[in-house]
Amino acid sequence: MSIRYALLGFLSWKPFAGYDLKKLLSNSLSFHWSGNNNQVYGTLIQLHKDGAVSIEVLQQEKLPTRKVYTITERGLEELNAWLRSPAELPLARNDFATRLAWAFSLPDPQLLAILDGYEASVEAHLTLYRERCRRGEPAPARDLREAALWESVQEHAIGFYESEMRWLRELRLKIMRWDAPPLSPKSE
Amino acid sequence: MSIRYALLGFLSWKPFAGYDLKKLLSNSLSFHWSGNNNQVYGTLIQLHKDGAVSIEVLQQEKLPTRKVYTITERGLEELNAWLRSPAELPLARNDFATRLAWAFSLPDPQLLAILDGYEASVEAHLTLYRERCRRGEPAPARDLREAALWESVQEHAIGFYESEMRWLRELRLKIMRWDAPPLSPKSE
DNA sequence: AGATGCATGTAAATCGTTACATGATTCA
DNA sequence: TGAATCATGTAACGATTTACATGCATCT
Repeated sequence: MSIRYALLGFLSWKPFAGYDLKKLLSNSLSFHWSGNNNQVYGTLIQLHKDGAVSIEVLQQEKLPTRKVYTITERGLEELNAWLRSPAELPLARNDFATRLAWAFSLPDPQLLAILDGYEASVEAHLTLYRERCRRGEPAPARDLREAALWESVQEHAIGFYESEMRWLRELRLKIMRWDAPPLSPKSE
Repeated sequence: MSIRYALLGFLSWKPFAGYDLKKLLSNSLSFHWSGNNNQVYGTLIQLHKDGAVSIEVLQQEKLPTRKVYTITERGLEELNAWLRSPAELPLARNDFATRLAWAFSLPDPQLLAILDGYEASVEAHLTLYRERCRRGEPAPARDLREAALWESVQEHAIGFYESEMRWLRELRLKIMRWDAPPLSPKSE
């Protein structure tokens, strides 16, 4: 998809500086891009070269200069063209699932241990995001429809991690089911 | 995660040629990597340089030469070290959801149209994969446990796309709910 | 004194995809 | 004859991440 459209999207909401956009992207679950400067600043320069955004330089006292980017007609057209083009299928590729596939030689206790670790990190992530949703993330709500669309986008991200958690819980039960039986005779 | 471990994984099952691995990766939902030669062949060369695999060249009559790769002790150790390292969190980033977030200026009929297109492609993908599961994909089953683990991996991929479908259906209802009311008084 | 935030950028590396290139065989 | 399968590889590009670099202000 490329970060280009995520940036154009935010700029179609209102003007931002690169620094703002970087934070928006690295704090968002739904549009998460690593807190990298390279891509954000680089793509903004590219967008400007393509006439999709205009730049306004703001001198600030006691703070560094800000370059505020505003989307142009060309930029809006590009965003719109992208919206109407067919969406890419997401990939189910998943690091943990891949590990699981090759866990043949990993004894159950170790398998459960890495499951614990992974489950905890997904759970933490989910909690953090739910908290952030509750407090209200910076999100456009120019009308009720847009607010509803954003709500759906948030639900998508939450649903994604919830689905991961459900699968992990089933997996744990499965492993414990084949682990438990031999232990029942013991008492002490 | 990199394709390196996916390749090491398959080779820990049994020896394969690059061509086989390429097909396995491009046909798999769970480990899907695009049918690209560059990465597979390149990574195999890398693995060989690192002593993680050994090569056996098979001359065939009437068919091109095959280079069959076998995993070494070093390779098995590397795979095992990776298995015990913490798993990466998957990203919820989703092309369609990103489009939705910026669909402010897209009228509902067009929004429903792109939803249709996307839903159809997810559905098609899911059907195709279910079919492939039913027929039985090439998968290791050295014991019952490994077969069960692979089943879970398959369920993960299917669950991923099913979760996407559920979300899309809810989204459609949501859009139709705010679309429908104004139409009720009309009667031709 | 040292960490964190504001604000910009660059360098280097890795990861991934599409497309190109070759050449024999087999199937329609 | 033309397409598909087998089998290897390379070139070029694009996407993404990590880390480096600067400099002032504020908070602990």
